Amino acid sequence: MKSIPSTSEKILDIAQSLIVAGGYNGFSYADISAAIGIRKASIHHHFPTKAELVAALVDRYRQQAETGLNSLRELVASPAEQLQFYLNYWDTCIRDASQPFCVCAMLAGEMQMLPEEVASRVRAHFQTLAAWLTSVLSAGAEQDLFRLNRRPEEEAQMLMASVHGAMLSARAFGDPGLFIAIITTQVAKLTK
Amino acid sequence: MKSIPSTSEKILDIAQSLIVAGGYNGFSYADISAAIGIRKASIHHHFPTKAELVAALVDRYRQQAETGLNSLRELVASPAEQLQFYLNYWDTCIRDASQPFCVCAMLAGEMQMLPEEVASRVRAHFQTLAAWLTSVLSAGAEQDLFRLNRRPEEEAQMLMASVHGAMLSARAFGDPGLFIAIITTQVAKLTK
DNA sequence: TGCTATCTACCTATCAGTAGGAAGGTTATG
DNA sequence: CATAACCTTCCTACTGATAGGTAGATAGCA
Repeated sequence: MKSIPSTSEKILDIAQSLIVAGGYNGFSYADISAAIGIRKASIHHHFPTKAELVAALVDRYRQQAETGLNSLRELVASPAEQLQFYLNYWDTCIRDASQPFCVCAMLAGEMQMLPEEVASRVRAHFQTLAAWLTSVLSAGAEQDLFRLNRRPEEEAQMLMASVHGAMLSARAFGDPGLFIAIITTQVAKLTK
Repeated sequence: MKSIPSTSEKILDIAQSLIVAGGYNGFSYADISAAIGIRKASIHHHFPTKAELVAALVDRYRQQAETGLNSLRELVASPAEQLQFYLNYWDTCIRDASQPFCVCAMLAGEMQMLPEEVASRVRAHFQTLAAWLTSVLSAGAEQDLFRLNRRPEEEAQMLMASVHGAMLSARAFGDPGLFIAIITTQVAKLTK
């Protein structure tokens, strides 16, 4: 079922884990080279510059995220469950350390010194995610599943901030369980 | 009143703004050198290694923060106002771009690749801040100013995550006003 | 034949860090 | 008080390592 990954995809996989660990300036072509056993120059064949590599990475990430969120809408009817699945996804990622941080949240912190082609894509991801959360929250409110104290857009912003902040806290304290602890508290206030 | 800053302090000032902009790997001795008009080697005189420089920076930051939070307790009696002053401080910093991000929150994101002497200090700051927020929240709850749905420690964790997450959002969207928008929504749920 | 992927070998710029010395101020000693 | 010794701060000049990136060749595949 799972096709063998191409070299380009392997490069992006490694780059993603390196960025999540140390940000844009926290990895080099040499790191990727060492990780997948290919020469530095060969990576430049696939991605001529570092900015292009990370831009491609964010594009892939955005597409995966969008696909995931949309399929969530089809697979799970209830907005409350959609939200829960989203949060469980991150909880699992953080717990098994497979992806303990959102790559776009990481890059957002470095926004001021990112190449423009990367920065614009990170901004776009935040827009997309905020829009998805907004639609889930307002659908849930209509079905009387959520109790919103503010406009859905505001609640969505707040929830998104909590999710990314909780990732930060979990990492700062070195405690994966802290993520869901924070988020559960947050969501409890939302749920009827 | 305000004494002229020593070279060491100027170095830390610049380093702090550079870290806030781009993280631990986002600045170099050459950057500091250019910014304050001193040779690279002279910076090594004050701070032999980069790790020591950043460790000293976090120490200074922690001390300033602790002093600020403690004096807040003396100057303002009400826990509700103490919390409001803390949040206003960050709102002002972000609005005038003087310090649009907490240096420890920035470093927390890079935790996995920080030198241990830096990482431990960042962890300590998070502990201190969480403890301060916990004490403010529980004092406020006793005085019937706050309505806490969870234990004070949990609410404090949640609030801290929201503050740092809101910083991230404000930066991602390039909208300084977003910080206080998110935080106000959050605090409204807390306040009676 | 041409295209794709990889290689070796190399480039220039920058990284953190060091060696050693010049200038000026402070302190200890006669 | 004079001066020698020392200390602090900054400098020029350098090091080895690594950064991102390039040139050009090779091998296999369509």
